[in-house]
Amino acid sequence: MPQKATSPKYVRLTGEERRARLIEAGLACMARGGIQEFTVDKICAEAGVSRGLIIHHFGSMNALLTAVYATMYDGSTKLSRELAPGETRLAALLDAFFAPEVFNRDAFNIWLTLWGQISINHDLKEEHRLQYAEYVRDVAEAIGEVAVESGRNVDADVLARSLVCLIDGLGIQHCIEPMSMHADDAKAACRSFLLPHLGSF
Amino acid sequence: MPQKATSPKYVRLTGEERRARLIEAGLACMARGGIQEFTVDKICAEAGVSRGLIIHHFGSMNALLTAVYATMYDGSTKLSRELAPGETRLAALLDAFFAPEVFNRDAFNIWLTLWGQISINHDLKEEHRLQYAEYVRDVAEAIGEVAVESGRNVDADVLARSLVCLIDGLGIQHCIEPMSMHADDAKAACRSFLLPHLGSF
DNA sequence: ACCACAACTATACGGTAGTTCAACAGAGAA
DNA sequence: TTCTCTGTTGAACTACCGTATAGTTGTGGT
Repeated sequence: MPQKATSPKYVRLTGEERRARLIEAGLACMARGGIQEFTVDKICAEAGVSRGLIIHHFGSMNALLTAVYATMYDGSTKLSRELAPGETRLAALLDAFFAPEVFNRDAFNIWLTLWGQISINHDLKEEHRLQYAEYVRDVAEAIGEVAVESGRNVDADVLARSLVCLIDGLGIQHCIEPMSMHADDAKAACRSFLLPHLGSF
Repeated sequence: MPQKATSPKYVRLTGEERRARLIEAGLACMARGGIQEFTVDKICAEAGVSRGLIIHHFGSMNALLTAVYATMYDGSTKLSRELAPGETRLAALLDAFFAPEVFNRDAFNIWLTLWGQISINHDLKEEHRLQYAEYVRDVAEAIGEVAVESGRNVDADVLARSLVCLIDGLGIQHCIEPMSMHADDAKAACRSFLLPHLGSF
Protein backbone atom coordinates (compact mmCIF):
# COMPACT_ATOMS: atom_id res chain seq x y z
CA MET A 1 0.00 0.00 0.00
CA PRO A 2 1.58 3.21 -1.22
CA GLN A 3 2.33 6.02 1.16
CA LYS A 4 0.63 9.32 0.49
CA ALA A 5 3.85 11.25 1.08
CA THR A 6 6.78 9.17 -0.21
CA SER A 7 9.89 9.36 1.93
CA PRO A 8 12.57 11.56 0.34
CA LYS A 9 15.38 9.87 -1.49
CA TYR A 10 17.95 12.13 0.11
CA VAL A 11 18.28 15.02 2.55
CA ARG A 12 18.51 18.27 0.70
CA LEU A 13 20.51 21.13 2.15
CA THR A 14 21.64 24.53 1.00
CA GLY A 15 24.97 24.58 -0.79
CA GLU A 16 26.64 26.41 2.05
CA GLU A 17 25.50 23.95 4.66
CA ARG A 18 26.44 20.95 2.56
CA ARG A 19 29.89 22.43 2.04
CA ALA A 20 30.27 22.82 5.79
CA ARG A 21 29.28 19.21 6.34
CA LEU A 22 31.69 17.94 3.70
CA ILE A 23 34.46 19.93 5.37
CA GLU A 24 33.55 18.36 8.70
CA ALA A 25 33.60 14.92 7.12
CA GLY A 26 36.96 15.71 5.55
CA LEU A 27 38.34 16.74 8.94
CA ALA A 28 37.08 13.54 10.50
CA CYS A 29 38.71 11.41 7.80
CA MET A 30 41.96 13.34 8.01
CA ALA A 31 42.08 12.99 11.78
CA ARG A 32 41.52 9.28 11.42
CA GLY A 33 43.99 8.47 8.66
CA GLY A 34 45.89 11.51 7.41
CA ILE A 35 45.98 12.41 3.75
CA GLN A 36 45.49 8.77 2.76
CA GLU A 37 41.95 8.80 4.18
CA PHE A 38 41.21 12.17 2.67
CA THR A 39 39.60 10.65 -0.42
CA VAL A 40 36.35 11.08 -2.28
CA ASP A 41 35.07 7.67 -1.21
CA LYS A 42 35.88 8.01 2.48
CA ILE A 43 34.70 11.59 2.87
CA CYS A 44 31.42 11.06 1.06
CA ALA A 45 30.76 7.90 3.05
CA GLU A 46 31.51 9.83 6.25
CA ALA A 47 29.12 12.58 5.19
CA GLY A 48 26.53 10.07 4.00
CA VAL A 49 26.26 11.44 0.48
CA SER A 50 27.10 10.18 -2.98
CA ARG A 51 30.50 10.49 -4.59
CA GLY A 52 29.52 13.26 -6.94
CA LEU A 53 28.93 15.91 -4.33
CA ILE A 54 32.47 17.02 -3.60
CA ILE A 55 33.15 17.97 -7.20
CA HIS A 56 29.72 19.55 -7.44
CA HIS A 57 30.21 21.80 -4.42
CA PHE A 58 33.97 22.41 -4.47
CA GLY A 59 35.05 21.73 -8.04
CA SER A 60 38.00 19.60 -6.98
CA MET A 61 39.45 17.73 -4.04
CA ASN A 62 42.16 20.34 -3.83
CA ALA A 63 39.58 23.06 -3.24
CA LEU A 64 38.08 20.98 -0.43
CA LEU A 65 41.53 20.56 1.07
CA THR A 66 42.06 24.30 1.03
CA ALA A 67 38.67 24.85 2.62
CA VAL A 68 39.59 22.35 5.32
CA TYR A 69 42.75 24.30 6.05
CA ALA A 70 40.86 27.57 6.35
CA THR A 71 38.39 25.90 8.68
CA MET A 72 41.18 24.74 10.98
CA TYR A 73 42.44 28.30 11.29
CA ASP A 74 38.96 29.58 11.99
CA GLY A 75 38.52 27.03 14.73
CA SER A 76 41.88 27.33 16.41
CA THR A 77 43.23 30.80 16.10
CA LYS A 78 40.27 33.11 15.95
CA LEU A 79 38.62 32.35 19.23
CA SER A 80 38.92 35.71 20.90
CA ARG A 81 36.70 35.90 23.91
CA GLU A 82 35.80 38.43 26.55
CA LEU A 83 38.73 39.17 28.81
CA ALA A 84 38.22 38.67 32.51
CA PRO A 85 38.96 41.79 34.60
CA GLY A 86 42.71 42.25 34.78
CA GLU A 87 43.37 39.38 32.39
CA THR A 88 45.84 40.07 29.62
CA ARG A 89 45.06 39.19 26.04
CA LEU A 90 48.16 36.98 25.98
CA ALA A 91 46.92 34.90 28.91
CA ALA A 92 43.54 34.50 27.24
CA LEU A 93 45.22 33.48 24.01
CA LEU A 94 47.28 30.79 25.77
CA ASP A 95 44.18 29.50 27.53
CA ALA A 96 42.48 29.22 24.17
CA PHE A 97 45.37 27.39 22.52
CA PHE A 98 45.45 24.72 25.17
CA ALA A 99 41.73 24.25 25.55
CA PRO A 100 40.59 20.70 24.81
CA GLU A 101 38.77 21.72 21.62
CA VAL A 102 42.04 23.02 20.15
CA PHE A 103 44.82 21.08 21.82
CA ASN A 104 43.98 17.45 21.13
CA ARG A 105 45.25 14.52 19.11
CA ASP A 106 42.76 14.76 16.29
CA ALA A 107 43.43 18.43 15.75
CA PHE A 108 47.17 18.05 15.57
CA ASN A 109 46.92 15.00 13.39
CA ILE A 110 45.07 17.26 10.99
CA TRP A 111 47.57 20.10 11.36
CA LEU A 112 50.43 17.69 10.77
CA THR A 113 48.78 16.41 7.62
CA LEU A 114 48.07 19.91 6.34
CA TRP A 115 51.56 21.23 7.10
CA GLY A 116 52.98 18.30 5.20
CA GLN A 117 50.94 19.38 2.19
CA ILE A 118 51.76 23.08 2.24
CA SER A 119 55.18 22.88 0.68
CA ILE A 120 54.01 20.56 -2.09
CA ASN A 121 50.63 22.13 -2.86
CA HIS A 122 50.49 25.56 -4.42
CA ASP A 123 46.89 26.38 -3.50
CA LEU A 124 47.45 25.40 0.11
CA LYS A 125 50.62 27.46 0.28
CA GLU A 126 48.64 30.46 -0.86
CA GLU A 127 45.98 29.90 1.78
CA HIS A 128 48.70 29.45 4.39
CA ARG A 129 50.31 32.76 3.56
CA LEU A 130 47.01 34.51 4.11
CA GLN A 131 46.23 32.87 7.44
CA TYR A 132 49.59 32.44 9.15
CA ALA A 133 50.70 36.06 8.98
CA GLU A 134 47.52 37.20 10.71
CA TYR A 135 47.91 34.51 13.35
CA VAL A 136 51.48 35.50 14.25
CA ARG A 137 50.54 39.17 14.22
CA ASP A 138 47.81 38.53 16.77
CA VAL A 139 50.23 36.74 19.06
CA ALA A 140 52.85 39.45 18.62
CA GLU A 141 50.34 42.14 19.54
CA ALA A 142 49.30 40.25 22.63
CA ILE A 143 52.95 39.95 23.64
CA GLY A 144 53.53 43.61 22.87
CA GLU A 145 50.71 44.65 25.18
CA VAL A 146 52.21 42.77 28.09
CA ALA A 147 55.67 44.15 27.34
CA VAL A 148 54.42 47.73 27.33
CA GLU A 149 52.49 47.21 30.53
CA SER A 150 55.45 45.75 32.36
CA GLY A 151 57.84 48.30 30.86
CA ARG A 152 60.06 45.70 29.26
CA ASN A 153 61.81 46.02 25.96
CA VAL A 154 61.30 42.91 23.84
CA ASP A 155 61.15 42.10 20.16
CA ALA A 156 57.53 41.00 20.13
CA ASP A 157 57.67 39.71 16.56
CA VAL A 158 60.65 37.44 17.14
CA LEU A 159 59.21 36.24 20.42
CA ALA A 160 55.84 35.54 18.82
CA ARG A 161 57.38 33.55 15.99
CA SER A 162 59.32 31.40 18.43
CA LEU A 163 56.32 30.93 20.69
CA VAL A 164 54.19 29.81 17.80
CA CYS A 165 56.85 27.28 16.80
CA LEU A 166 57.03 26.01 20.35
CA ILE A 167 53.25 25.59 20.46
CA ASP A 168 53.32 23.66 17.19
CA GLY A 169 56.07 21.37 18.43
CA LEU A 170 54.30 20.74 21.71
CA GLY A 171 51.12 19.91 19.83
CA ILE A 172 52.93 17.43 17.64
CA GLN A 173 54.39 15.73 20.66
CA HIS A 174 50.95 15.54 22.26
CA CYS A 175 49.60 14.09 19.05
CA ILE A 176 52.25 11.40 18.77
CA GLU A 177 52.55 10.47 22.43
CA PRO A 178 49.68 12.05 24.37
CA MET A 179 50.83 10.70 27.71
CA SER A 180 54.21 12.40 27.45
CA MET A 181 52.78 15.87 26.86
CA HIS A 182 49.54 17.00 28.46
CA ALA A 183 47.93 20.35 27.76
CA ASP A 184 49.02 21.58 31.19
CA ASP A 185 52.64 20.61 30.56
CA ALA A 186 52.54 22.35 27.22
CA LYS A 187 51.03 25.53 28.60
CA ALA A 188 53.60 25.52 31.39
CA ALA A 189 56.37 25.21 28.83
CA CYS A 190 55.05 28.24 26.98
CA ARG A 191 54.80 30.30 30.16
CA SER A 192 58.28 29.26 31.13
CA PHE A 193 59.43 30.35 27.70
CA LEU A 194 57.83 33.79 28.03
CA LEU A 195 58.55 34.43 31.71
CA PRO A 196 62.15 35.66 31.39
CA HIS A 197 61.11 38.17 28.75
CA LEU A 198 57.79 39.38 30.09
CA GLY A 199 57.63 38.50 33.75
CA SER A 200 54.38 36.99 34.96
CA PHE A 201 51.26 38.00 33.08
CA MET B 1 79.33 -6.98 -35.03
CA PRO B 2 78.79 -8.61 -31.66
CA GLN B 3 80.67 -7.48 -28.59
CA LYS B 4 82.81 -10.07 -26.89
CA ALA B 5 81.63 -8.96 -23.45
CA THR B 6 77.92 -8.03 -23.68
CA SER B 7 76.95 -5.05 -21.56
CA PRO B 8 75.10 -6.14 -18.42
CA LYS B 9 71.32 -5.86 -18.38
CA TYR B 10 71.36 -4.37 -14.90
CA VAL B 11 73.71 -3.37 -12.10
CA ARG B 12 73.85 -6.08 -9.51
CA LEU B 13 74.41 -5.07 -5.89
CA THR B 14 74.37 -6.82 -2.56
CA GLY B 15 71.02 -6.84 -0.82
CA GLU B 16 72.21 -4.47 1.86
CA GLU B 17 73.51 -1.91 -0.58
CA ARG B 18 70.37 -2.08 -2.72
CA ARG B 19 68.27 -1.53 0.38
CA ALA B 20 70.32 1.53 1.24
CA ARG B 21 69.80 2.92 -2.25
CA LEU B 22 66.08 2.30 -2.18
CA ILE B 23 65.89 4.13 1.13
CA GLU B 24 67.79 7.06 -0.38
CA ALA B 25 65.41 7.09 -3.33
CA GLY B 26 62.47 6.98 -0.93
CA LEU B 27 63.84 9.96 0.97
CA ALA B 28 64.29 11.89 -2.25
CA CYS B 29 60.72 11.20 -3.34
CA MET B 30 59.33 12.05 0.08
CA ALA B 31 61.23 15.33 0.19
CA ARG B 32 59.86 16.18 -3.22
CA GLY B 33 56.23 15.31 -2.75
CA GLY B 34 55.41 13.98 0.69
CA ILE B 35 53.64 10.68 1.17
CA GLN B 36 51.94 11.01 -2.22
CA GLU B 37 55.26 10.65 -4.01
CA PHE B 38 56.34 7.83 -1.76
CA THR B 39 55.10 5.17 -4.18
CA VAL B 40 56.50 2.07 -5.82
CA ASP B 41 56.61 3.69 -9.25
CA LYS B 42 58.28 6.91 -8.18
CA ILE B 43 60.82 5.35 -5.84
CA CYS B 44 61.90 2.65 -8.28
CA ALA B 45 62.19 5.21 -11.06
CA GLU B 46 64.29 7.40 -8.75
CA ALA B 47 66.51 4.44 -7.90
CA GLY B 48 66.63 3.29 -11.51
CA VAL B 49 65.36 -0.22 -10.83
CA SER B 50 62.26 -2.19 -11.72
CA ARG B 51 59.04 -2.17 -9.72
CA GLY B 52 59.55 -5.57 -8.18
CA LEU B 53 62.59 -4.74 -6.08
CA ILE B 54 60.97 -2.97 -3.15
CA ILE B 55 58.82 -5.94 -2.24
CA HIS B 56 61.75 -8.29 -2.85
CA HIS B 57 64.08 -6.44 -0.48
CA PHE B 58 61.67 -5.05 2.10
CA GLY B 59 58.58 -7.24 1.85
CA SER B 60 56.21 -4.28 1.78
CA MET B 61 56.08 -0.54 1.27
CA ASN B 62 55.37 -0.16 4.95
CA ALA B 63 58.66 -1.83 5.82
CA LEU B 64 60.47 0.59 3.52
CA LEU B 65 58.70 3.48 5.21
CA THR B 66 59.87 2.27 8.61
CA ALA B 67 63.42 1.90 7.31
CA VAL B 68 63.25 5.45 5.99
CA TYR B 69 62.22 6.68 9.42
CA ALA B 70 65.10 4.90 11.11
CA THR B 71 67.49 6.36 8.55
CA MET B 72 66.32 9.88 9.31
CA TYR B 73 67.09 9.36 12.99
CA ASP B 74 70.50 7.97 12.18
CA GLY B 75 71.29 10.99 10.05
CA SER B 76 69.95 13.72 12.29
CA THR B 77 70.25 12.76 15.91
CA LYS B 78 73.27 10.54 16.16
CA LEU B 79 75.97 12.83 14.90
CA SER B 80 78.10 13.09 17.99
CA ARG B 81 81.46 14.55 17.18
CA GLU B 82 84.65 15.43 18.99
CA LEU B 83 84.12 18.27 21.43
CA ALA B 84 86.34 21.30 21.07
CA PRO B 85 88.30 22.17 24.24
CA GLY B 86 85.93 23.76 26.71
CA GLU B 87 82.89 23.11 24.52
CA THR B 88 79.87 21.60 26.22
CA ARG B 89 78.07 18.63 24.74
CA LEU B 90 74.90 20.73 24.65
CA ALA B 91 76.54 23.39 22.49
CA ALA B 92 77.84 20.73 20.12
CA LEU B 93 74.39 19.16 19.94
CA LEU B 94 72.79 22.47 19.02
CA ASP B 95 75.44 23.09 16.38
CA ALA B 96 74.68 19.70 14.90
CA PHE B 97 70.91 20.25 14.86
CA PHE B 98 71.21 23.47 12.93
CA ALA B 99 73.88 22.37 10.50
CA PRO B 100 72.79 22.60 6.85
CA GLU B 101 72.74 18.82 6.42
CA VAL B 102 70.14 18.50 9.18
CA PHE B 103 68.24 21.78 9.27
CA ASN B 104 66.95 22.20 5.74
CA ARG B 105 63.68 22.18 3.85
CA ASP B 106 63.99 18.69 2.42
CA ALA B 107 64.76 17.15 5.77
CA PHE B 108 61.81 18.76 7.52
CA ASN B 109 59.49 17.99 4.67
CA ILE B 110 60.41 14.39 5.30
CA TRP B 111 60.04 14.71 9.07
CA LEU B 112 56.65 16.33 8.61
CA THR B 113 55.51 13.53 6.37
CA LEU B 114 56.77 10.86 8.76
CA TRP B 115 55.28 12.48 11.86
CA GLY B 116 51.95 12.63 10.08
CA GLN B 117 52.16 8.88 9.57
CA ILE B 118 53.19 7.88 13.09
CA SER B 119 49.79 8.11 14.71
CA ILE B 120 48.09 6.22 11.89
CA ASN B 121 50.70 3.55 11.24
CA HIS B 122 51.37 0.93 13.85
CA ASP B 123 54.79 -0.16 12.62
CA LEU B 124 56.01 3.39 12.42
CA LYS B 125 54.73 4.13 15.91
CA GLU B 126 56.76 1.22 17.20
CA GLU B 127 59.90 2.47 15.46
CA HIS B 128 59.25 5.94 16.84
CA ARG B 129 59.05 4.70 20.40
CA LEU B 130 62.45 3.10 20.06
CA GLN B 131 64.17 6.11 18.54
CA TYR B 132 62.55 9.11 20.20
CA ALA B 133 63.20 8.09 23.79
CA GLU B 134 66.91 7.77 23.12
CA TYR B 135 66.99 11.10 21.35
CA VAL B 136 65.36 12.98 24.23
CA ARG B 137 67.56 11.21 26.74
CA ASP B 138 70.67 12.39 24.92
CA VAL B 139 69.45 15.97 24.99
CA ALA B 140 68.47 15.71 28.64
CA GLU B 141 71.92 14.40 29.57
CA ALA B 142 73.59 17.23 27.70
CA ILE B 143 71.41 19.71 29.56
CA GLY B 144 72.12 17.97 32.85
CA GLU B 145 75.85 18.29 32.33
CA VAL B 146 75.60 22.04 31.87
CA ALA B 147 73.29 22.37 34.86
CA VAL B 148 75.69 20.53 37.13
CA GLU B 149 78.64 22.55 35.90
CA SER B 150 76.91 25.86 36.51
CA GLY B 151 75.44 24.67 39.79
CA ARG B 152 71.87 25.23 38.75
CA ASN B 153 68.91 23.14 39.70
CA VAL B 154 66.78 22.32 36.67
CA ASP B 155 64.52 19.51 35.57
CA ALA B 156 66.62 18.35 32.66
CA ASP B 157 63.98 15.95 31.34
CA VAL B 158 61.22 18.53 31.20
CA LEU B 159 63.58 21.07 29.69
CA ALA B 160 64.79 18.57 27.10
CA ARG B 161 61.30 17.65 26.06
CA SER B 162 60.35 21.29 25.58
CA LEU B 163 63.55 22.05 23.72
CA VAL B 164 62.99 19.18 21.35
CA CYS B 165 59.47 20.42 20.65
CA LEU B 166 60.79 23.91 20.01
CA ILE B 167 63.36 22.56 17.56
CA ASP B 168 60.68 20.61 15.73
CA GLY B 169 58.44 23.65 15.49
CA LEU B 170 61.27 25.84 14.26
CA GLY B 171 62.12 23.25 11.63
CA ILE B 172 58.57 23.12 10.40
CA GLN B 173 58.48 26.87 10.07
CA HIS B 174 61.76 26.80 8.15
CA CYS B 175 60.31 24.14 5.90
CA ILE B 176 57.11 26.01 5.14
CA GLU B 177 58.57 29.51 4.86
CA PRO B 178 62.36 29.31 4.74
CA MET B 179 62.82 33.07 4.55
CA SER B 180 60.99 33.63 7.81
CA MET B 181 63.16 31.25 9.83
CA HIS B 182 66.85 30.79 9.10
CA ALA B 183 69.01 28.29 10.91
CA ASP B 184 70.67 31.11 12.84
CA ASP B 185 67.33 32.49 13.99
CA ALA B 186 66.28 29.04 15.08
CA LYS B 187 69.46 28.37 17.00
CA ALA B 188 69.19 31.75 18.67
CA ALA B 189 65.64 30.93 19.73
CA CYS B 190 66.84 27.71 21.34
CA ARG B 191 69.66 29.47 23.19
CA SER B 192 67.25 32.15 24.34
CA PHE B 193 64.98 29.37 25.58
CA LEU B 194 67.75 27.71 27.56
CA LEU B 195 69.55 30.81 28.82
CA PRO B 196 67.31 31.61 31.82
CA HIS B 197 67.65 28.03 33.06
CA LEU B 198 71.28 27.30 32.35
CA GLY B 199 73.08 30.59 31.85
CA SER B 200 75.43 30.79 28.91
CA PHE B 201 77.05 27.53 27.84
C1' DA C 1 -0.16 23.27 -11.77
C1' DC C 2 3.71 24.19 -13.86
C1' DC C 3 8.37 25.72 -14.55
C1' DA C 4 13.18 26.75 -13.55
C1' DC C 5 16.88 25.84 -11.06
C1' DA C 6 19.79 23.94 -7.41
C1' DA C 7 20.95 19.77 -5.00
C1' DC C 8 21.95 15.24 -5.54
C1' DT C 9 22.63 10.35 -7.33
C1' DA C 10 24.80 6.98 -10.01
C1' DT C 11 27.94 5.41 -13.05
C1' DA C 12 31.69 5.49 -16.28
C1' DC C 13 36.45 6.56 -17.39
C1' DG C 14 41.46 6.63 -17.50
C1' DG C 15 45.09 6.49 -14.35
C1' DT C 16 47.73 4.60 -10.71
C1' DA C 17 48.15 2.20 -6.21
C1' DG C 18 50.68 -2.11 -3.76
C1' DT C 19 51.46 -6.79 -4.38
C1' DT C 20 52.38 -11.34 -6.66
C1' DC C 21 54.94 -14.33 -9.46
C1' DA C 22 57.25 -16.77 -13.15
C1' DA C 23 61.20 -16.16 -15.74
C1' DC C 24 65.85 -14.36 -16.44
C1' DA C 25 70.74 -12.63 -15.36
C1' DG C 26 74.98 -12.60 -12.92
C1' DA C 27 78.65 -14.36 -9.82
C1' DG C 28 80.97 -17.61 -7.13
C1' DA C 29 81.65 -22.74 -5.98
C1' DA C 30 82.62 -27.27 -7.47
C1' DT D 1 81.97 -25.91 -17.77
C1' DT D 2 78.08 -26.62 -14.99
C1' DC D 3 75.45 -25.95 -10.78
C1' DT D 4 73.34 -23.10 -7.44
C1' DC D 5 72.07 -19.19 -5.25
C1' DT D 6 70.66 -14.50 -5.10
C1' DG D 7 69.53 -10.28 -7.39
C1' DT D 8 66.51 -8.50 -10.75
C1' DT D 9 62.96 -7.87 -14.29
C1' DG D 10 58.44 -6.86 -15.96
C1' DA D 11 53.86 -8.06 -16.70
C1' DA D 12 49.49 -9.31 -14.48
C1' DC D 13 46.21 -8.61 -10.89
C1' DT D 14 42.75 -6.37 -7.92
C1' DA D 15 41.54 -2.27 -5.74
C1' DC D 16 40.96 2.39 -5.55
C1' DC D 17 42.05 7.23 -7.00
C1' DG D 18 39.87 12.02 -8.77
C1' DT D 19 37.02 13.76 -12.27
C1' DA D 20 33.25 14.18 -15.58
C1' DT D 21 28.57 13.90 -16.79
C1' DA D 22 23.83 12.35 -17.78
C1' DG D 23 19.84 11.98 -15.42
C1' DT D 24 16.81 12.30 -11.15
C1' DT D 25 14.82 14.57 -7.12
C1' DG D 26 13.26 18.30 -4.36
C1' DT D 27 11.81 23.28 -3.61
C1' DG D 28 10.18 27.83 -4.22
C1' DG D 29 8.23 31.26 -7.43
C1' DT D 30 4.52 32.36 -10.42
